Amino acid sequence: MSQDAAYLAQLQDYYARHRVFPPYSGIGELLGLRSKSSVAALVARLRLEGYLEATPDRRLKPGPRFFERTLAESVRAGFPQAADDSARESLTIDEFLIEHPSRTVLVRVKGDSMVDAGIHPGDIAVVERTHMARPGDLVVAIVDEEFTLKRLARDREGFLLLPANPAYPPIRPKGSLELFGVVVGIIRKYGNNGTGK
Amino acid sequence: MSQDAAYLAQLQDYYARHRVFPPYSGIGELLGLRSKSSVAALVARLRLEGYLEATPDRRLKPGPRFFERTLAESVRAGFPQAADDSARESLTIDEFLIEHPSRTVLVRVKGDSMVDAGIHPGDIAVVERTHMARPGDLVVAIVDEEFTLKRLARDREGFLLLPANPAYPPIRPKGSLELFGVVVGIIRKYGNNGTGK
DNA sequence: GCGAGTATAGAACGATCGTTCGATGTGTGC
DNA sequence: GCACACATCGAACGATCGTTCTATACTCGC
Repeated sequence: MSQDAAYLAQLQDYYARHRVFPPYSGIGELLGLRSKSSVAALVARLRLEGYLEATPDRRLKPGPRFFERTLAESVRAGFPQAADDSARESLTIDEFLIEHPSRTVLVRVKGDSMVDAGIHPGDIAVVERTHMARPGDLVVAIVDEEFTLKRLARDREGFLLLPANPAYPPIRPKGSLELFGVVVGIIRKYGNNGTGK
Repeated sequence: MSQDAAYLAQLQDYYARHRVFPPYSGIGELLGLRSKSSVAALVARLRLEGYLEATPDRRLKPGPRFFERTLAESVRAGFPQAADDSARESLTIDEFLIEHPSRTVLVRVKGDSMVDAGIHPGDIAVVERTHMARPGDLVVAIVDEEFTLKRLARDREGFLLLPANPAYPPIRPKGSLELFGVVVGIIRKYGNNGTGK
């Protein structure tokens, strides 16, 4: 039933708030279902679609699709996500940003040396560890035992690191350039309550 | 006991894997405690320290400190997450950015009117639908049947929308301002293979 | 070596879990 | 209007939950 979508949304909200699922009876209360068997039927449906899973202890856990979001292009009129089922352009932000989880690290950005590239202090860089990068890539390098996020460039003298802020000079590594990884994404969270920026 | 730290780590790993807690008996198995009362004692200790909490149904849920991130700060030497076991990435990016899943929409940013705020075309805005916003917030408003991302401001004449790019003029809504939501986060993906930018 | 304090084991308890069944209600198509 | 499908209800079931209690091992300081 299409009602299921609304039920799922409530479950997702509950999970976002508590990071845990309520028991069937609790789900019933939450959703306005007075019988646990109704909940069981709902759960079975959501399970088939991959939103929920069960632990060996018969408890509920989020399924692969539980965290999916639909990406809305800025449409002309009407609201985003208008097409409920047409374009299934939905996936998890993690899946979207992180291709190789085991090699990926999150690093908080310090300093404003990359503001012109749209990277502000406090942002979180999604860094994939590697020793290969091409000129033009945003990289995290190790300079003077410090991590630094810069754009990799190359001239006739060799590699160098370019800030994206005229107030900072380019860095030309003495000796070899020690690369930590390449930046594959950026995350920024705006504090609703004055947390972040 | 100092053993607790190791127990907590195992619990965090389990939670990261399943996004849910096992029952007491399962915790016992996981940790090598043969008695549920041992688990109960451990849980009580971890609860006092704020790592765990209990739902009204007497189930476990993560406490405020459970997700304390060792989000690799730019350290002096060595690598981030150097300590193999100290680095727990137990919170997903989705959970980090999205507080109210049912009210949250992803919208791709078009145009460069917000570049000075570090928001580039192609970035994805995490938008929480609401009709309330405060001056200073980044908002998605509906102007001329188009979505537009601007900073909300207010002067003696009323609300207006400020771009973050000198090439664009401020927008003063005729009549009332139609708000779609507030921007709670930004995601950017750098295409390794020429996907994005 | 011995007592104090703590961590664990083990068993018993009522409460609550998720499952299952048949009955009731609601909607759609013929 | 009637039959069919489906969602929900309400009650019963055994299984498992978390709590609690007492008894046993361990670790110190002296």
